[in-house]
Amino acid sequence: MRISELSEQSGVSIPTIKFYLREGLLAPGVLVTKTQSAYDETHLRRLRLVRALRDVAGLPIASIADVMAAVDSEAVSLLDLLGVTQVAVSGVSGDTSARGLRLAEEFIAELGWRVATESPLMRSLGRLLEELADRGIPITVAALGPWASAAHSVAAVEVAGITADMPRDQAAEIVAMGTPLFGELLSQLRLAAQESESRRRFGQ
Amino acid sequence: MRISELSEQSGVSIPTIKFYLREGLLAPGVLVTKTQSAYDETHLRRLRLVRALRDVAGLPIASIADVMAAVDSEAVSLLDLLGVTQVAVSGVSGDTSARGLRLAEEFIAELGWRVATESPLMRSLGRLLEELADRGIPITVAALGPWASAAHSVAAVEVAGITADMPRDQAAEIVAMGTPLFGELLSQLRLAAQESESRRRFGQ
DNA sequence: GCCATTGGATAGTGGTGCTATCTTATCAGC
DNA sequence: GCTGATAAGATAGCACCACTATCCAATGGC
Repeated sequence: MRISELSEQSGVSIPTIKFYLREGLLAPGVLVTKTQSAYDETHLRRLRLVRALRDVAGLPIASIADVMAAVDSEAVSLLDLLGVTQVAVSGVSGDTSARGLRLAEEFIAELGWRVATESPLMRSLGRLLEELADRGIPITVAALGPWASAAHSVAAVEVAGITADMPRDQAAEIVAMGTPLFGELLSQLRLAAQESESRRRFGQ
Repeated sequence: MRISELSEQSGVSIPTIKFYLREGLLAPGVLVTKTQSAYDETHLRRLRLVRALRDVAGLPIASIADVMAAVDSEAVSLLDLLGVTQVAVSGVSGDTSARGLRLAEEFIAELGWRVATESPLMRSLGRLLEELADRGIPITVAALGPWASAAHSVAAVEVAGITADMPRDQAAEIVAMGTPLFGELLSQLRLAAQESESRRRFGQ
């Protein structure tokens, strides 16, 4: 299919597709002649994935590019892909204080979870815990028990959805798409439950 | 205290404080003379809240302004404040198709939750469910059981933290701060649990 | 033969979150 | 009282991001 058709099918304008090609979010089509490339279903799928990550999860283009590169590289294990995706989602940047990092470690240890100390996740979790502590919000494992077990049961379901015998590219796409999109879903459900509970308590 | 002191204590630069004053995120100090205003602890607290909402939750300035206006207005009930805050967090915009809205309604009804049909939340949930459906992800209440019950238990804990007998401004600040910040926390915990589970399954 | 379309390159745009500068007024120390 | 630092208030500018527009040479398809 030509670029105009790809644009129609995906609902993404031609200039935007060209932009995504430049940014490496989308692989170039097969150059048939000097002025025409052929695109296929994979391009269409990729384009839809990119739009979902942008519109729904709100990821910046650069982060999407990182994730897409990891999805496309056979050399990247699923575990590493998950790491790349998590960095994109949590938007970790800057540095975390030693105090925050220690807080995060204690936390994860007390929960009995296995997360690498050097994982970027520990840094963003540390930063968050510290910020909450600074704002005078009591953060203890005991208080967060419901959060933690909720997060864990959700994660277990998600991970169970990926089996070792499925093709890598399929599993990769599920990880890249599921991590941000299910994150949004969980967050939305929490807000809905919040409103429902509030209405039950304070509502008219 | 003078603006320079407020800047030092909060770690926010003077030009940025002036910018926040212009945007209505921060109430003006008491004008002592034509070229000097007095700021107090409430300004410092507010400034820290604004920074937390921006740096940790990533809310845009305009959304923070909406939430702050609701916090400051005695005429806004806690339930309405929660609504305003949820709109800010979920970043609802644009329109949801009738199909998405119907999906969301069926969902909430099947869960036995009480959420107003016209709530902006239903629109953003609808948009999300539709996007996931379009991407070929099977979304049924049965499949989302763990998500929903996790979200519900978390929300119940949160709502329980607000009692009707606490001063309104205190409760308001907890709602405005807790909704986005605990959202981040839950999302981080999910990622950590995800990594922990993956490591258990696929890890070395 | 002719004109819409394409790939490829470069430049411009609109929104957001600050940041810099300028003016006028006042304060604090000498 | 004089002087240099500081303040309020207003306006302009800047950096980044995600596109969007324009241009060009080279086809493609009637």
